[in-house]
Amino acid sequence: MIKKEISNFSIKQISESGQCFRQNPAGENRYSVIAGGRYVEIEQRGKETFFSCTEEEYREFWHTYFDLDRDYGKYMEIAEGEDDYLSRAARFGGGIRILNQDLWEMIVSFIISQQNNIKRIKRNVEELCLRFGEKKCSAEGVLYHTFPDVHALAGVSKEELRDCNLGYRSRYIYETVRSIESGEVDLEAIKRMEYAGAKKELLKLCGVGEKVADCICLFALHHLDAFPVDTHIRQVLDNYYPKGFPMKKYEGFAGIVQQYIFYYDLMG
DNA sequence: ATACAGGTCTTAA
DNA sequence: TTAAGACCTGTA
Repeated sequence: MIKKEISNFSIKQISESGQCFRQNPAGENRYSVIAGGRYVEIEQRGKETFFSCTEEEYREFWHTYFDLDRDYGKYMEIAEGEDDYLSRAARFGGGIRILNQDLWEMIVSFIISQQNNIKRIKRNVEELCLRFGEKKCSAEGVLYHTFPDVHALAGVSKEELRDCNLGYRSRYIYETVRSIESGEVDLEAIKRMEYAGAKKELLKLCGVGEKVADCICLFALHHLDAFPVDTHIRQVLDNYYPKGFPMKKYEGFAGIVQQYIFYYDLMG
């Protein structure tokens, strides 16, 4: 167990923002998070944040995963200095971070997310982990399953996938696994690409359209210019920015602004 | 009941 | 190139 003082960081807000489908409340201001084949519990009390891991694991993994090197204060300052709506949104979601999640996990998770609700998305993802992931035991003695890698899902039949209640998305995942296994789409190469190139490659995957590709670019590849437009964002843009959203003002961090708006619309 | 949930694919003009 | 329709399933 280690203790940190981190400003502009709220594990509760990150959990509720819906960018990661594998974390759950485990008590008051306490959350369990599974990522990168690891498990950690995080609790916040006042200005203090406690991580149930070693200093080494924090530095090696969770620090990057939660994007703790970045100064979100300066982004919030800009957002709050602009229009009224964005100012409120930034203040409301000031503890949000754009996570550095696993590319493959984000591809599958956001294919599942389409035309779906958070509750079922989480259940579907957990089902995949339970059936096809690797079983592990954390230092706290908690049993969990890792997210199955491409190879693990390559051995899964169409029928088995359909049994996970993914609906019509099971076909998308089946096809996507093949595209990657065959080498038609190269995930390691995508990691080295700029935003535009990475998005173009991701769009080759069955079940990945504009919105899902942007979510993957933002939450896995950390391309902060990605600005996923879903039904919520669409509605906010139409209601509050009828003359168009001033995207140019937020060059380099539009994705962070998107998350403030999304979270405010969802929870505010 | 029936519409809808962080869209995308397919088909037809 | 664009625009309807279809699509799984659970929940409100």
